[in-house]
Amino acid sequence: MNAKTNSSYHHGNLKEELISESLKMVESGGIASITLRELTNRLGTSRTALYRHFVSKEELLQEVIQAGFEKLDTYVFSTLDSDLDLTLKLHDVGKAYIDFAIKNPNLYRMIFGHELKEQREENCDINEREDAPGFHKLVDIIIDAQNANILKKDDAFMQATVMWSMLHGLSNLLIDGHVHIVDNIDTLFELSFKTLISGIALDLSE
Amino acid sequence: MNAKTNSSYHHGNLKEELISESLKMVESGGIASITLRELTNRLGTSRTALYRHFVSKEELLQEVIQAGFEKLDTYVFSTLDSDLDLTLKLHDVGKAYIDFAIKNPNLYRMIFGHELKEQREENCDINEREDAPGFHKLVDIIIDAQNANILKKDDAFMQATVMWSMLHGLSNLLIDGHVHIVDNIDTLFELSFKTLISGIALDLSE
DNA sequence: TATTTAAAGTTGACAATGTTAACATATAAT
DNA sequence: ATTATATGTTAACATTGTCAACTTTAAATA
Repeated sequence: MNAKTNSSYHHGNLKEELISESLKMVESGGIASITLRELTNRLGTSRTALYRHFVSKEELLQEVIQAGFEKLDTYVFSTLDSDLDLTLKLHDVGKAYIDFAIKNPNLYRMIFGHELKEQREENCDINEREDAPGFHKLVDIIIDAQNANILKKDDAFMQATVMWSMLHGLSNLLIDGHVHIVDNIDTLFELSFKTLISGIALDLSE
Repeated sequence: MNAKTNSSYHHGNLKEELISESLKMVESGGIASITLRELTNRLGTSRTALYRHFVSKEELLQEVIQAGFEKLDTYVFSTLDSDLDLTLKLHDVGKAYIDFAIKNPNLYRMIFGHELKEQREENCDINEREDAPGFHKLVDIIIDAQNANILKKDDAFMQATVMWSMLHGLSNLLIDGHVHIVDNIDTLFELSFKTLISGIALDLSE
């Protein structure tokens, strides 16, 4: 606010405000609601002001997506109780992940969306989420659980991917309305997690 | 072809050709590549000809999505060997599902996409995929497996949803490039399926 | 069969969107 | 103090989906 009133021409920190305002717009109206006119109107600049900070709308959205991933990672891991049993840790990570998706469906859809195909072709390395800090935290928990003889000593990387698949799939099905057990989301998650840990097969102590 | 050459003005079966041509366009270039100009150019009509068959582009895409779902269901279940062991049946269903997503990433993204928000608000019943025939076939296999003492006698509907979550999540992660174990897709699926069936926990015969 | 009616297709225009080029202004550097 | 650079503005453009008015063919009715 002060930056705006001080100098009416130069905005001050337009780049960051473009990102944060875009974040607000996605969360409330979805990615399609981010139009350059509306976005710059909200910040009191002209429609093309953002081209001094981003090469295109695409690049802006890219940074919004990165900010969104950071919000997800923070939400999932920052509130994690470090004294917990390792199985409970995995449980709470999963629960927080689903919670985030349900609370921020539009943002979740955007960060995992595919509208960034072109840029993905170029920066082919940076886009694999496996390199994300959040994913590695999950892998670490799984390794700990393996060492504590809680989980099978398989490839921890793959086990983490399996868990992530489950969380990602459940999140998408829920926020896109393909599953209408809305009042039973908790039950559905608990069964999913239980399945992840112990499977759905009869326990024949093989 | 004959319909076109016979009467140059009236197209004949424009509606169905619009849908099938749109299907081709999604598969090759993604949903964003379906532009009314390009679509109608391919069929040799004017840009607005489709408004005699669909109320909007949105409605056309809706029907394309429905056709896409039918393709998915057919692919997953039509080649299923009915003599198979029930666990193998589940395995093959899952494998076919992933295969379809990998072979038709753009189509898969479209049918599970969210660009149909407005219409979904109205036809709130029809859009839950749980009502789809494919999902019910999966539930039936699971019920059979329960009766054969292969699976735990939990809620079959939920078990099917858990399996679907895993498949959907894995499909999305793979086709969106979040997992770069491209040469190990089979291994990843096998571990996922094994996890679904027997979990990742140590077998302590609890 | 002749005439009317409805269905299907076309044309031209419109508003909204992202983008660019040319210009304007403020800040930083010399 | 002057120059150079960063930042912001304005006007225009092509592309998109959509609509209104018109044309042409097929169907219905007399």
